[in-house]
Amino acid sequence: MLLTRASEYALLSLDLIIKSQKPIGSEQLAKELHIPKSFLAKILQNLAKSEILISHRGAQGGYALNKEPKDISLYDIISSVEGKKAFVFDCSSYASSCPNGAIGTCSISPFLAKFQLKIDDYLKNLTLEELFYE
Amino acid sequence: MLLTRASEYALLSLDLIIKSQKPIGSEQLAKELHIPKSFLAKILQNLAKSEILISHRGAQGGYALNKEPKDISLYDIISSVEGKKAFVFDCSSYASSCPNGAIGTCSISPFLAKFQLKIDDYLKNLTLEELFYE
DNA sequence: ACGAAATTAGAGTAAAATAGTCCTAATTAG
DNA sequence: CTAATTAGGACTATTTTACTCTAATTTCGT
Repeated sequence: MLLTRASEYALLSLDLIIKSQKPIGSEQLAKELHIPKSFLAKILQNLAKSEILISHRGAQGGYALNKEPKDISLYDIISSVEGKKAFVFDCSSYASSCPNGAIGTCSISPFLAKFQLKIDDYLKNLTLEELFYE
Repeated sequence: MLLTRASEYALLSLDLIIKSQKPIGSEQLAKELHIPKSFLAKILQNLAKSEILISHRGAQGGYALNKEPKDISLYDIISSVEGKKAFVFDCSSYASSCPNGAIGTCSISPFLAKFQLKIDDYLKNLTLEELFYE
């Protein structure tokens, strides 16, 4: 699978955050979405670190959007919560056992690169605005 | 990651099989490609079951293509060796813990479906011929 | 200033998927 | 017959995913 539950939970949360006027806390989001709250908290932290969300600590705190939906791409969200971009196949993570010895030089490298580019393009050009208002 | 090593190994093997005139055994393929032979054997078995390869048992046996490269899509190969198609996000595998209760009905379902379709189309329209002779 | 409500940070754990191994049986060319 | 080769199934190790828990820090409201 290209995406994990972190991306699923992130997108579901962003949908609610967009529609809310004031910041929403991780606990409330977890409750409304039926998502484990400790896990969701981690995900929201990452989105805040990536400046997709802005966090407000303390009483009446919570998370709100830090940019307009049209300025947040799916690529940014996924990269943020997955900790890396969504790879078709991450040769570099197998560098030590690459059958070909050197990554990026085998017979399937061109295919992988083209395919990856297609996916990156798609995700970079798809914004939160289009996702939920279309 | 969308693909696993099974797909990597399958494609690397198919490249060699295409270029060979006679059947090649799993052991020879494993040796030439520097791939674990027991694991590769399993992968080739799947490709044979899917009628992408044809297997010849016994001495001088091995695997050969069962169709022309232009009639074998990447979609078929990947589905065969991964045991299922390459999913963006497989909601059905999380059916019991879908936050929304019913799969395919949440706010991100349309996105997932569109994205999946894009990937399926790409892989269905890409053949082995294009992969290695272009 | 205090206390409750929140996020932040980091370590730790459980379950699942991936990436293999190994052994035995069945088949077939020579 | 026999050596070479695929087929099948059970098994194991490693890695990734999907979480949890605890403690620290910040900040609103009174």
